[in-house]
Amino acid sequence: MQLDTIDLRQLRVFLTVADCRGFSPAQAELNISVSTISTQMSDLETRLGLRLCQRGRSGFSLTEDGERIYKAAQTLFRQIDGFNNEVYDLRQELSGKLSLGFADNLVTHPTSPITQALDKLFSLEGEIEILLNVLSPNLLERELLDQRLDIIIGAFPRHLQGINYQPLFDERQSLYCGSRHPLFTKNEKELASIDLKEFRIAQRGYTAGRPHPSNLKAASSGAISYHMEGLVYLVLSGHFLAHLPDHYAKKWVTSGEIKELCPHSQSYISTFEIASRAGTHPSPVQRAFLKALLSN
Amino acid sequence: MQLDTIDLRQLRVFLTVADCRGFSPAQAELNISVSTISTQMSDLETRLGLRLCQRGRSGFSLTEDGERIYKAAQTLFRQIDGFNNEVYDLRQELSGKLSLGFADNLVTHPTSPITQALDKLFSLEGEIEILLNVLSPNLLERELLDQRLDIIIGAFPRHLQGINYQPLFDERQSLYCGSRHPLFTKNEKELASIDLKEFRIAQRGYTAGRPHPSNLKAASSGAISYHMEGLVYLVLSGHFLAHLPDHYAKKWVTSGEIKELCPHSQSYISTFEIASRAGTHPSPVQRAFLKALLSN
DNA sequence: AGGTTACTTTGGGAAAAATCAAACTATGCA
DNA sequence: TGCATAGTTTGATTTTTCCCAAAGTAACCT
Repeated sequence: MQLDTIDLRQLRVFLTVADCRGFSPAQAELNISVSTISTQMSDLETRLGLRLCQRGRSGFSLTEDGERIYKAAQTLFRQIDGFNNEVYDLRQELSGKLSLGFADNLVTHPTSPITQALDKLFSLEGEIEILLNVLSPNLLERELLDQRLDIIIGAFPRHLQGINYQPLFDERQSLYCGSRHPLFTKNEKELASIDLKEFRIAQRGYTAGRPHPSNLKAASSGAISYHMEGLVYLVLSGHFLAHLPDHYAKKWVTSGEIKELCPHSQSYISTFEIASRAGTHPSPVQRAFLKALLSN
Repeated sequence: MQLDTIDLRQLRVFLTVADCRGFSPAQAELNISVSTISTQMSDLETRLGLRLCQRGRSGFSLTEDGERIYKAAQTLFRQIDGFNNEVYDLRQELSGKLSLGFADNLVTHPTSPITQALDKLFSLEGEIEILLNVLSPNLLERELLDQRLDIIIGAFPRHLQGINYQPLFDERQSLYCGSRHPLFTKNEKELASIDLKEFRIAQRGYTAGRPHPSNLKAASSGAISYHMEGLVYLVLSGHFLAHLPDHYAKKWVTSGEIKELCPHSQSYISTFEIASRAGTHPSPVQRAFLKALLSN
């Protein structure tokens, strides 16, 4: 039971099995017979001295240990990718893996340079493999620091140590109101004399502890959604107000289902930034993507 | 030339060869014939697409690429140790590697709990492998942050983000003067009327930019030594004053070669701390060592 | 020139590993 | 009870890896 000679192949088999949630489904993915998978798995389990998953006719599930090993193995492979990136760098080749993380609902942004940057990147010579994730801002930062992501794009009101931020583009967010809401029919004059704090506000879930960029602070407890889409449901219900990116809200505005409240006092601009780990040498692919993004 | 299937054994061969500075010397270390080493090395070089070292009758040296790969491979193996530590943790076994870093000249400290803590650690059940380094404080912190060390002990006047510090013990440092120095023969009263700033002070090299813990600030440019031992040379020369830990200076004081100046005004206490990375889960061995140290 | 050192190349053998088919087991479901 | 599903075990085969000895090469040394 020598752990120094980790068998990377067996770990990879395990990861695939865990992803496919079973031996039989993993068979196709791995291109090996189910008996081989079985042998490899039990061999790995013996080496590690841990049972990694529960399998059989009763269904497939990772054990608690399995979950931890799954994460640790993923980290390990990411670190191996890091080694390979170093090699590609020395070879002056534009190859390697790049893990990107974006805040959600950036695709609809009209002036976002992301699509063009990806286009530029793939037009370059080299074997580039992209892993794309869409996560909430605080998760983005955590995953970046944990080396699970290489480059992230989002709005990061609070800058963390160990991360380099560079402004990329702006997004206007405004306060929206659904057609069933009592304020929907009020005109601008009427609204000016109304205290918006009296109404329930729906907010993004990950803004915990941060002051809201607008000067609006809801008095009554509102609602929280971890996804932009959830906010829209809440606004459409007619019971909540919420800040939404203008480009994102546009389609419901056009259809008359929601409208913007107090454009002058309640709108704000949030700056989207591109961020990468400080301290570590970026791989050639990382450098190329950053360059493509910022040269617009 | 598939890089995804890194051959860890070949990387290990390379590391040993680099450490031994040659194929033939590595033969004994690796317990394989020189022909095997040669094959492995050229195979690795082909895979990586890089020449790693210059060898032959003309002597051995790593190429520039080789240096980089050497470092990257070391990092990779450290990360693999991290994976193994996770496994040991899950198995609830007290096994794994522990990289310690100490400030220099701690061995002579009379009340340092390090020796006992190591004793305790090795008295426990489990396969523990220790890597011990003695470095300057700022290097200690850097290596800790770079994951090359797990636990460090030293005096860290400036606390860095991302590191957890806990006080461990105190050390009294005083200003010392060599027997050839003009101040050596002065008594306490005479010294009280003398401005010490007029004399040249030798300082530790890594204190760059930090205010000296004593209130003494040398006017004339002094001398810098990166090692405690160097300070002693400078003091013994009779041209410099320097702060030294009392326990360290003791033997020269006893032999009459140096003496303490102004014990009341020029001494200060520096606190030695134990520090570990914040954020990451400590391995069982790390936890055991910390516990052994702090339970004294 | 000839010896020595330090590595490379070649060829081959032994051990380890990866793989599969087929038979087997265990469990849920009808 | 019996069928179907999901994985295990076994034994054999193929493939890969690992390694060495011996002969070869290249550079330095005297």
